[in-house]
Amino acid sequence: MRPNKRDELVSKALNVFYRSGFHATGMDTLVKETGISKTSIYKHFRTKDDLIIAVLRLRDENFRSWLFSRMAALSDAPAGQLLAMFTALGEWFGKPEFAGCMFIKASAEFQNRAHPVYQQSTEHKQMLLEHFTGLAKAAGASDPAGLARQLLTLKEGAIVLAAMSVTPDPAGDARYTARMLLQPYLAGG
Amino acid sequence: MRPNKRDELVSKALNVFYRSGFHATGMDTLVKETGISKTSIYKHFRTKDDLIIAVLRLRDENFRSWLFSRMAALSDAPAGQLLAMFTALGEWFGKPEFAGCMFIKASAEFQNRAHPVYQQSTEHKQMLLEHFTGLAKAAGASDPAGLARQLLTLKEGAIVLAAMSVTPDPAGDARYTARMLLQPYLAGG
DNA sequence: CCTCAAGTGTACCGTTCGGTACATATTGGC
DNA sequence: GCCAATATGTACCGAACGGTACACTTGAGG
Repeated sequence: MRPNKRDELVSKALNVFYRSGFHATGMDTLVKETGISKTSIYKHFRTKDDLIIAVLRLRDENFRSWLFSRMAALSDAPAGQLLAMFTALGEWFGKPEFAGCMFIKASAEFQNRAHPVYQQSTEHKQMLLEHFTGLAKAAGASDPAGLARQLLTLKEGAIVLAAMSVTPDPAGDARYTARMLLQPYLAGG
Repeated sequence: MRPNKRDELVSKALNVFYRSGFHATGMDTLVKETGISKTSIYKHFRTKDDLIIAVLRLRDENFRSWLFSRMAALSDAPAGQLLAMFTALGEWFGKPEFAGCMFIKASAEFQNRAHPVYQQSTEHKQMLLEHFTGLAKAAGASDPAGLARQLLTLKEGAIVLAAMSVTPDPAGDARYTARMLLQPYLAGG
């Protein structure tokens, strides 16, 4: 059995970074929290930044596949899926491990636009946008790209308010607005 | 003349933290960028965190007064002011020094809910929410608090997308959605 | 059984971290 | 002109930073 120490490291590092932040988490902390020796870490990744990039790549895969499959599970129709996104978000916000969007936080800590961490963060949002645009097109929206951008805006806003504990039900509020946008395309409102 | 070194420090430190982040900015960097000696800094603030808190307090005052006065300048009617917020945001996004919302970034770096930086960040959003609620009430909205929450969601989402360079005109997109929400309360569309 | 890749623990590197000590300017009010 | 208050530069503290060196252990495959 080769449990692939590298994947184990990335997956465990993800949790630590997600909970404690990137700059605030030192390599020694990472060693202690993951139980993997520093020697091994640096055998797999040249620098801390490289590890962070691998972490974000994993997060991107995990989050997108979770969100999209959850949306698909909640509705068959494209417009219904878009609305269901906010139901899925509400489920996420309710989980005890919820701590905001990892990519918003990553881009907040690495603001330099030339930095790969920043770039990967915006690419993640870009990919969400494309998926939403596809669904909006399938739903017969008159301006699919525009509708997708508006829904993405609602999603990001809801995540921020949830992470900052500003309002009690950010997903519900966003869903309410989303319903207004989607009403023309929802079958049997 | 007593130019109040403390205020000068806080105002200059604000710019450095805003551009480079909190954890990523060391005290030595702060000394170099502000031109104020470390001895003086620690005569005014016991710890780095205390300085950050003062910075956020200043930012809160500056941003709120800027946004509210800009909204008021753009429209007399309450509903018009709420819509004008997104015009004001667009102006902000266009400024070269724009680098996202300082409070979103602060709460991303200080995730511990007991930490004063986190608390102050949510309080800032809370105060925005109250202002919006007041305007929504004045506009005659049927659910002022709900409308305020939805508009705040749009605002935060737009800021995130602007800071991450995901879409070309986040303020315009958010404004479009906001108009739908506000339409019943806007005089003469 | 031996090999060899992969992982470990520990000690260490130079640098930077947040923060302090202290002796020296600078400066407005009396 | 003198006194405080407030600034400064510099040297320093112990701890933590990202990263490396090296000798050692583990374990599956030929």
